[in-house]
Amino acid sequence: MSYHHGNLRQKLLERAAHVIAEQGIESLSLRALARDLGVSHAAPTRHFADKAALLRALATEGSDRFIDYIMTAADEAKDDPLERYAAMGKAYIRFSLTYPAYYRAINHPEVAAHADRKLNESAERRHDMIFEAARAAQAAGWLSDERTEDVMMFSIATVRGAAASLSDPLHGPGEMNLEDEDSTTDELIERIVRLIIDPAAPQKSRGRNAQKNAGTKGRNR
Amino acid sequence: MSYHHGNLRQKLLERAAHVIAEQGIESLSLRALARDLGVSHAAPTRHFADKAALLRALATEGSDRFIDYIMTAADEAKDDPLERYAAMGKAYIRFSLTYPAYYRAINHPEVAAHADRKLNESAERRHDMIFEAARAAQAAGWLSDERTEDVMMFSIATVRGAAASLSDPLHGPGEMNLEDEDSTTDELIERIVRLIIDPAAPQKSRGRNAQKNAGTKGRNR
DNA sequence: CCGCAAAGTTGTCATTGACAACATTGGGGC
DNA sequence: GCCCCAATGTTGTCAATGACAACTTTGCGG
Repeated sequence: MSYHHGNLRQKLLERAAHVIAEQGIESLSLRALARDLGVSHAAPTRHFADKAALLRALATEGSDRFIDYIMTAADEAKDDPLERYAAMGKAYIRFSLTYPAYYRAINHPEVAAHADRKLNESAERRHDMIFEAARAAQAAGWLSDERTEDVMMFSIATVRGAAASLSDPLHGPGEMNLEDEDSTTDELIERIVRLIIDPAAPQKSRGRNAQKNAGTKGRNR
Repeated sequence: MSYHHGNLRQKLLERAAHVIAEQGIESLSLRALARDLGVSHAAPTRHFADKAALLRALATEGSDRFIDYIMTAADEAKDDPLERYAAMGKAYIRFSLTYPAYYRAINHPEVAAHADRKLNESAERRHDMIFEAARAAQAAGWLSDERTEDVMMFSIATVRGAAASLSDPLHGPGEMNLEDEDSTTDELIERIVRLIIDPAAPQKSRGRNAQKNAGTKGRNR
């Protein structure tokens, strides 16, 4: 009864996520994980062939949740395509802060280098999801003269960079004054995404109704 | 004569940069570096107390070159502040592709965690350089109603995300169709930065003169 | 009820970062 | 001109880690 752990695989993933969130992916050690869970140093091998396999599993799980998270946020938004796209952008950044371990696993070079079919398929679903949303926003008039690939590259780059700037303790004191004075993270995300979507939108009404008429004003030509 | 290597410190940095560019920071090993240079495994200790110290040195050197690189690009641009800011954005992305080892070292979490005074000062100079350029662009009318912190966060996030998307082999097949058909990397950078700066700029004339009138048209309110 | 496969264990090896103790060399002070 | 010593490089060692091999325990299904 104490020999078979039962659900070691799941526990390993959970503990790994915890460690990654606390100390980063570099500090992850299979042996330390085993110690934390009170099993022998080689036990993880039964569930993950090597470190890359564990990270790949975490990334795959994370990528799927990422899709759900963003689709949920999109569906909760008004059905104006531009507002929907903005909601997805905000969700993208929020996911990276809410599930840092998933997000880091997804974006870790080592993981991408050892991707398998499932992970690649999930990545492709993510891509298609964003591509379709971008295309819909363009069809509604936003940046409609640009190539969709460029619009998507631009949007993803910005939210990705914002996620990086927000999560890394990185860039020491001075590089990025987050959370200054009276601005919460949510407000900052709101403003950043607004700059992607619609820099000319009226500042005063940028709450839930800010984009009510989006598609007929703002960044259109 | 063969005992004292002479300029081992410099050789170590160069070789480290090479390895990082080829195989990423994770694969960097002090012992492998020593082997490559034909010295004993402990020789690097004389120049860098530990791995973090080597990366810190690389990051500091890189940060200084980063500043020079961007300032040079800025000074070569027309003196319209917006065009200057765009030139800096493009230089930012190009630097990440031209000197991937420097760029990765600068942005590595482990490095930021062990920063010293020199590195922090260089990071601060980078920050100030960009901040001033953003402020000048705003003074010329671009996004002049936004907080400079937000404008800067937005700009940096986008170029940073673009750099990440362009350099990582990451996000397997399908996530990001770089270099499709007839588009070079330089053109892609051009289009991305144009989307930051001036989404309404005329598409036809986006060569060297594209932003000739920037600041009086385009993204202004 | 028992055998076999899943799951866990102990043991070992090569690699690595870090450190200590020792060796070599060349340049500056005398 | 010589010698000392500080800078630089070397050998040796240790603990941690990932990976692998060989063995053990357990419980489930025929």
